[in-house]
Amino acid sequence: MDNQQSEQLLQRKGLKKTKLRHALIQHFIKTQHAQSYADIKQALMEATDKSTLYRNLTAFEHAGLIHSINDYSGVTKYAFGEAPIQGNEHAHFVCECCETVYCMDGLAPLQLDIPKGFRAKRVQTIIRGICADC
Amino acid sequence: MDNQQSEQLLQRKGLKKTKLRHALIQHFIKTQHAQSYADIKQALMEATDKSTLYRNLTAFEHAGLIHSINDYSGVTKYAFGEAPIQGNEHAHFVCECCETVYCMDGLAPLQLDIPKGFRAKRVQTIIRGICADC
DNA sequence: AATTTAAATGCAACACGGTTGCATTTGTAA
DNA sequence: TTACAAATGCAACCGTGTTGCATTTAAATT
Ligand SMILES: [Mn+2]
Ligand SMILES: [Mn+2]
Ligand SMILES: [Zn+2]
Ligand SMILES: [Zn+2]
Repeated sequence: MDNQQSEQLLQRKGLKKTKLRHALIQHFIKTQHAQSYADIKQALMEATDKSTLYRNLTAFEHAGLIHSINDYSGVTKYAFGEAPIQGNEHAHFVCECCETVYCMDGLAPLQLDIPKGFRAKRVQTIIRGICADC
Repeated sequence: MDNQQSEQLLQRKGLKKTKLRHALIQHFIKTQHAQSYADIKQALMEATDKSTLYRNLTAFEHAGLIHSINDYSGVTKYAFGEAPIQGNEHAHFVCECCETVYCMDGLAPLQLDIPKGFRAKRVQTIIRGICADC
């Protein structure tokens, strides 16, 4: 009942099926929060070539299967689901205590009046604070 | 008339006066936009030891002389002025064309209702789009 | 089932941002 | 002038992310 889901997802996105990709999708499904390269590597002790993993992450992101998040720290994190653009906007909450990054769906996007000559395309909101677990 | 300013700033913040620090402040004053390590290094061809520069950047930030910004790219940028916290909030505009990062003062902070158990401390807004120069 | 082909992998090497330890130099205050 | 803490320079290191290239593998074609 687990392999079924990833099978379908990969098929629908026109991505070749490999062990790593199945494992990756399983991992994204089961973890609730955004995952860094280090997180994923640790979780998938097996089969983890750095470049392969990165290439798959970008492939997944390009296919709209995951989206990447840049919190204040220098590391990119990835979360399941499409990117927060055009109607799919959502903010990200970064816990200052446990460093966990949450996707916050259903937040009203702020309206801003930017200076003349500037054209805003998308707004990225990052909220820092203390999460419910801390 | 240029050295005067940096002299005062360093004194007020209780920071030792060095050539590099004067140059750094001059650079921050004259450039309008956020500066990455690479930007600064290129501008200050002279006297640029990597660790010294980084140590000064963090010292300046800690002293409230500059503030750091993390746009989508993995690189940290620094801009003159205090950090946008508690009443000093301001958003950052990242031009998708020229990569320039602008500090946008005077934007209304968005109000958000986050889930129960979460405590928001500060909100960081990054606007992507096309700047007035592009 | 055997063949073919494009895509995915593994590996090594690299670029770059950023940090740390330590010996030396320099600013500043006594 | 002396003395001490702070700043510098240097080298070595770590982690993220990328790239080129040879090899393997998934999946479509015969
Ligand atoms: Mn998200
Ligand atoms: Mn700013
Ligand atoms: Zn937490
Ligand atoms: Zn621009």
